[in-house]
Amino acid sequence: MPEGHTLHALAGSLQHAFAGRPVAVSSPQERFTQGAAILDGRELHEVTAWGKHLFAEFEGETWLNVHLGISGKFSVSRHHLQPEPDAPHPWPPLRSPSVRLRLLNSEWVGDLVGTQFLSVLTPDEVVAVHRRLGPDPLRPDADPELAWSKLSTSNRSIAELLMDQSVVSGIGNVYRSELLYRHRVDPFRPGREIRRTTWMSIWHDVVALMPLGVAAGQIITVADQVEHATAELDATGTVRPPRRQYYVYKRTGDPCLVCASRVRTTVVATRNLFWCGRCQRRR
DNA sequence: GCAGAATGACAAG
DNA sequence: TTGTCCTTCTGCG
Repeated sequence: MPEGHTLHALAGSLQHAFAGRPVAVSSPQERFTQGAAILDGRELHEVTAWGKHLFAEFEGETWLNVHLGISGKFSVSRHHLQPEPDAPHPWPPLRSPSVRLRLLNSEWVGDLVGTQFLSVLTPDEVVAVHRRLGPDPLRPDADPELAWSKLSTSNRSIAELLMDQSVVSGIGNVYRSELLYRHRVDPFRPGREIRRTTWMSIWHDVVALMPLGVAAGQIITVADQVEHATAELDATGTVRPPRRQYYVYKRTGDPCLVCASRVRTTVVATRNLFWCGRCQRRR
């Protein structure tokens, strides 16, 4: 269920399981066997995420680029099979018949299921994908000014702009609604009418929120859960996922947690937007 | 801009 | 069985 936090968590587990060693890469599906063959047996150097894209750098300046789409999953788990004497790697059974790509070493297996966005790239092509993406709040080098320069000159609504991956990357439908609520911003306000201080506080907020999502494997936006998870992350480096709770996301018709007026919904940028008409009234 | 497709988990009926 | 979806690309008017 992929917004940016999912991809960064995944990059971390792939890095942990596979980096620094050669990886057996294979695909049972004909349309991906060629790409898999290119990567097969190379050492994996580093796995990173940018927004909702995953990049795995293999030796020989060859990159795997994955986008999970709406329903993709990349499961990483330990296996306990011993290598056959005449084969370099064991072959744990496929859990799903629709595995697109499998990464394997002597300890770990990673199965990618359910996405059509899967490609092997050259360094130049990787740069080209990066250039299409706006700053990612989870990357230390991210520059909110790049987003501001697009946002502050646009007539499109802030709700639409937050979902545009070339403006900011990594924010999806849940973070969009929840961020706008947290900052009491009218979702239909055009980008050019958003105050700079408002944008900067949204940015700093999402920079603080998304690491909680990475650590918990779940989007956390409600104040007391945020407070608790932040303390837990600081103290232990991990976050146990709390009960799923949102301010407005998927709460159509339910009372706003602050003012009790009913949460509303409508489609913006092809996705359901949720907001409180009273708390997020234009000021 | 808008529908449709790709694609799989899960909930609702 | 059908509908929904934490996504994005293509193709049409």
